[in-house]
Amino acid sequence: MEFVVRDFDLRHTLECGQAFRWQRQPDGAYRGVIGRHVVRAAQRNSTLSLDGAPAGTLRDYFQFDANLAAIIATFPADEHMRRAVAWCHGMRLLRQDPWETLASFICSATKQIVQIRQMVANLCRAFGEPVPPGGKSEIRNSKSETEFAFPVVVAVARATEAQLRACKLGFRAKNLLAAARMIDAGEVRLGAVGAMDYPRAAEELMRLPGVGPKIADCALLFGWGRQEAFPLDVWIERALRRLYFRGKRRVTRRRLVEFHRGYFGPHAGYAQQYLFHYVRNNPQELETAGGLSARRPGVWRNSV
DNA sequence: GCCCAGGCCATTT
DNA sequence: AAATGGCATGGG
Repeated sequence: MEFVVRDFDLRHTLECGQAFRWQRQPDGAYRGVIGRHVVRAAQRNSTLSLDGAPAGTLRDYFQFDANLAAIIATFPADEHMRRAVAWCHGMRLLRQDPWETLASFICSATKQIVQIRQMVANLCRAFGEPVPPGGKSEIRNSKSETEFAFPVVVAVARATEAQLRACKLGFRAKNLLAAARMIDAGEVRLGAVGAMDYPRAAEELMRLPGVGPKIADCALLFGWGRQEAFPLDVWIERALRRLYFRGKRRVTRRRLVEFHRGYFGPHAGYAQQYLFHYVRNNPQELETAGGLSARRPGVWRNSV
C-alpha cells in the first residue's frame, strides 16, 4: 500500500543504525522483517510504498503520526545541529519491538553496525520462526530466501551458550543468554518498563547482564520510544568533546552526561541520533569543525 | 602484526 | 569518581 509522507527519508531512517534487519536491494528498495511480517519498502519522492504488513503495524513501526518538524524545532539551533538536521533530512526514529531492540543492542557492544546485523541475522536463522513471504513482489520472486522472525525470549532462554557463540556473539553470548533467562523467569518484566519513569526504567533494564547505561538508553529510545534517553557511545562522546568542548581538558564522562541532559531538550534522544548519523558519515566534521562554547547554559536547563 | 568497533564489568587508584 | 584490562570477532 502507499502512504503520502512529508519530511520522511526511508534511507536515512533504515540506515542510521537504529534497526538491524533491513537490507537495501539493488533497485533501492528495502526488504526487512517487522514482527512476523516480511516487508518491502520503497520511497519515490513523497510516496512511500510498503507491502507485507497491516497498515496499523506499519503506521506504528514507522511512526507516521510523529510530527517531525515539531520535534526538530526543540533541538538546540547551534551550527552542528543545524548541519546534522540538514544532512539527515527526513530521518525518523522507528518504534521497534522492545525485546528485539534490547537483545540486538546487547549484541552491539564493541561491534560495528555491519557485524551487529550479521549477528542478529544469525540469531534469527538459528532460533527464530520462519515467516511467510510478504507482499506481491515476494510471491512473484521465488528466488527470495526464507526470512525468520526475531527469536522470542524463551527461544533464546532455552539455547546454550555454545549455540549463541556459534552465532558469532563472542563474549556477548553469556550476557544475552543470562538476560533472556532472567526475562523468561519473570525476574525482569519488560512489560512493566513502559510505565516507569525514565531513571527507574533504565535502572530496571540495567539489572540485566550486559546492559549498562548506553545499551539501556538504546533500548529505551528505539524500543520504548523514550526520547529523553540519550545513548552516549564512542561516536557521540567524540562528537560532544570535539564540537562542544573543543580544547578543554579534563572533560569527564560525568560532565558530558550533565551537559547533554541540560542541552538537547525533551527529544534529546532524537537529536542524538541526528548527530550520530551525521558525524559517522561525515567524520571530517570532527576534525575541522570549530567548537562551540558549552559555557552558556543550554536552552533546556530549566526543563530537566 | 596493528588498531578499533553504537560497552560492560571487576578491579585498582 | 576515574582509569585500566579482559572479553570475541572481524575489518581496515
